[in-house]
Amino acid sequence: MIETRPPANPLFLRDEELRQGIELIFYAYRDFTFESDQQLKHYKLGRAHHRALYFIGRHPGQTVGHLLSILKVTKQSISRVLKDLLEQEYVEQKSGPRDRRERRLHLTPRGEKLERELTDRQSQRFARAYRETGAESVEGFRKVLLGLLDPAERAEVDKRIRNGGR
Amino acid sequence: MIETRPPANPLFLRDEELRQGIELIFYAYRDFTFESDQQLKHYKLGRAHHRALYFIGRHPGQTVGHLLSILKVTKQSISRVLKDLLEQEYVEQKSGPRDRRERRLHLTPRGEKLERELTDRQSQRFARAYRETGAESVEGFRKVLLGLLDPAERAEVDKRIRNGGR
DNA sequence: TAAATAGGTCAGTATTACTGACCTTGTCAA
DNA sequence: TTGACAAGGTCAGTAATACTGACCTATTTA
Repeated sequence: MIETRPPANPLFLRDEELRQGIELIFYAYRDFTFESDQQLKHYKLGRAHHRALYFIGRHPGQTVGHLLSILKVTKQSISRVLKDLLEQEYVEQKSGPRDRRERRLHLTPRGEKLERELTDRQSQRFARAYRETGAESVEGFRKVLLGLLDPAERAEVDKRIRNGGR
Repeated sequence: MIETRPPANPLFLRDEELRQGIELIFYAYRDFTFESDQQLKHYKLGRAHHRALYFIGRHPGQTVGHLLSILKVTKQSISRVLKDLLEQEYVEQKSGPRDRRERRLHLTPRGEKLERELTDRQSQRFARAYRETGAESVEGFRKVLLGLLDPAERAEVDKRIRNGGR
């Protein structure tokens, strides 16, 4: 591979390159979350509510335990969020068909509507970025982000995002 | 070879693709922050302290206002963090050469050491991802993340990450 | 029947962040 | 030289997210 900028000091350049990645993901995540956070205020909900709505919509019928393994928070943390969403009828629970201890989570039509409204802003942001950069860049983006995951997570996440979780 | 899943509904596929992006950035950010968050506990500091240390190290001599514009938080939020870092002598202030109202921020040697320790885990994660995916993917990753920024931010961030802020 | 699992709950705490009001110090232009 | 404005700090109050640890019920399973 031919380098356009010959690395006079490879260690320095390498560190520089890695720091650019660190900063890019910080800046992108900062802007990525901003708009839907604003929107959430109208509903007196927070980012945690959006995350729960998103992943319940994405994986309908999943158990509370599965949601916890995605969000990587404690059940005490999710319980407040889930309580709000159940009370306001954005989400409903059905007991598991085989194991009745499970509470399988679903969005209500009302929850689907809110989820779409919140996620739309983020989708549009991605649509713009994808449009501006092209399919090849998108493929690189996907590969690098998968590479940033904990190795133990990678296969699972890859599968989860590819088939929409079903 | 016939497509196994012909795109009967292009809009659906598009939405699917965008949601994959949304999920990837969520999962990547989740894992990206996890290790240094753990490390921070040993010092009784939080993620906000790392962010401040990081960007002060990255842009030595920047003003408090500049740091605020990077982090996009209020000065009341940064003040607690900065107070901790000043008290524990990770950071020092010098008044601006021209405008003496400014407090220009610098890491102390102690602060540089801590910053490196915290950031190293994240750098290593990026190094692994870059190594596994190659230069082309990295370029795509960079382009897409820049594309995700607010348009008003893009030029500034691009410049900032390219020259290390100086 | 006993252990393990899914899930919920109570109590207490920490961190990050917000709004709004107000203050000091210093710059700069009329 | 005075007055507006800017950089930054601070006080008070509030909210959201998340944590640990302990304990509970219902249900499944060995």
